[in-house]
Amino acid sequence: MNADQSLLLYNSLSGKKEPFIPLHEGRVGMYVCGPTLYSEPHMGNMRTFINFDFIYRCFLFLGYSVKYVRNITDAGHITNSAGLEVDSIGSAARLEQLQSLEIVYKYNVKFQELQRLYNLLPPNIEPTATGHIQEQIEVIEQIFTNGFAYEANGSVYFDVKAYMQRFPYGTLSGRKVEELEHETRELNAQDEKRFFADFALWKKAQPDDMQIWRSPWGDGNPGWHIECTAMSTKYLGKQFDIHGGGMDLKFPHHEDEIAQNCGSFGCNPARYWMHANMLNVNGQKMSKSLGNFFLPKEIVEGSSPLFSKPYAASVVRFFMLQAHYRSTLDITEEALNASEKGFERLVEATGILQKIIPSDATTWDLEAWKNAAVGAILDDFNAPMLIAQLFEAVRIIHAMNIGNAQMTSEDLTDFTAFFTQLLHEVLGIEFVHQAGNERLEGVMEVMLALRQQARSQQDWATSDMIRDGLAKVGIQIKDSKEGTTWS
RNA sequence: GGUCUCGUGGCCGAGCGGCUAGGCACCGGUCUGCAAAACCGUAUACUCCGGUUCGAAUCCGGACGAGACCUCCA
Repeated sequence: MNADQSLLLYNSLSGKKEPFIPLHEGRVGMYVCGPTLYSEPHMGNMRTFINFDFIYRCFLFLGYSVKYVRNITDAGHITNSAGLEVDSIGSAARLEQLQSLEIVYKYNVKFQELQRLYNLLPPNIEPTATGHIQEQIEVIEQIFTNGFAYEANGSVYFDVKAYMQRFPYGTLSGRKVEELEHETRELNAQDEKRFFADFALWKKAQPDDMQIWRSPWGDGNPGWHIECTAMSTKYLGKQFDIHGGGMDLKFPHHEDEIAQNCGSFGCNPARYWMHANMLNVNGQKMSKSLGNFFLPKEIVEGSSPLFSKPYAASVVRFFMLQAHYRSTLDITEEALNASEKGFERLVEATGILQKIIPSDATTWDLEAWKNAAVGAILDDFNAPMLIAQLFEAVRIIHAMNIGNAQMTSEDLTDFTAFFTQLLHEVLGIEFVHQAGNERLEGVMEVMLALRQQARSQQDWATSDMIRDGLAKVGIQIKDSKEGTTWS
């Protein structure tokens, strides 16, 4: 890798690509907002996790020692559309007739399955909100001590007005409090907040809450944003390198996290904030409330009404990485099919690569290609550009295969290792080999033998009947010089 | 309504001052009994109108269109 190439990443705080300078040389501390376990994550959620998984893999590839923390929200005080605090996990539990612990456990298991399905590397730590109630209480106490919180009727709120005397509020999302006030609905009469922009740090227990914890302010639940502050501090420190999450968390979640961190420890928790863009369906953000979502499992099983057939998880992952993490991505069957075809070419080329015979000279600029690939990674984790380089490699593999290009044994080994590393380790693309069905294999062997016999006798009627008949049930015959295969 | 982002060829999607992104589809070729598959190759583009510049998809201004956030959301 070139020493003069440095990693650039887009920092949401500045709105610019900046050189990445870690707090501690060679190390990266990264915190990413994970799932809320009140339902199964949908494909849009998965896109964000896939993108940050790719970023994590890039850091590892570049030789950084990474501490990757992704939280699991299993305690649920968030605000619903009516502006009232609602225990969303409790609501889901009632809906499914399960206790909250059961529901959290159930979706946690599902989420772990999805991680394996989509080949997400496990983070170093996956802390849960319920496992860190004490830490959250301690952060709230610190905010209290610093004068940025107040208690009202058993709940605790962050005092944005007091905070704004010492720190700017709204720097990440570019919002001005005066403007926000204009746009926000009136404080309603029962509201305990002193100021519209104040947000809950601790919420007094409601009669129907299923999860309740003790605190100095009475029984209740932690506020939505406080778990990230408490857990990121515990595992990465008061300030660390990167904080990531979906674009839609920018405001208010991440903005309030910054306020909490400044309010308790006097600094922004992260030096670089990274936001992954949304997955769109028909040009619109995939979301629960719009109902235009499907589950990561449905697309693999082919049970989503949006698609006429199943797609392998590795194909879906590949499709997602063909778009940059900061762009919205529209998922359609046509686009997915295009990716699937390209994916198959990549798989084929990998197979051919194993059979290439080295020459005594190399007719290709291997170093330039490697630099271009690394350059794509260094330029704000540009996965689509990296994939384009992979296809450039595919072109060379075929050229070598038909004798139009050569590589020495040494270069071929180097090339193969690098190509494989980019594909499997960096992009995280695995080729799933369909579990063979022995009986079908046997039948196909007979069919192909029959067809071959007919062909050798120039009995085209019979050979075409076999070929076309199989095509009707979705089996494609592929003739080549090496013989006939099917899929 | 406010803030912000974006409009690239048939589709998806990079690039973001001069150099073919890439994938899929299309078309031509090689191969084939004919096909398919595979491989090789050609073509097609930057929403519109102004401006800056020797030069703009790329910078600036405006129009139109789309989306996100402002309320739970990855």
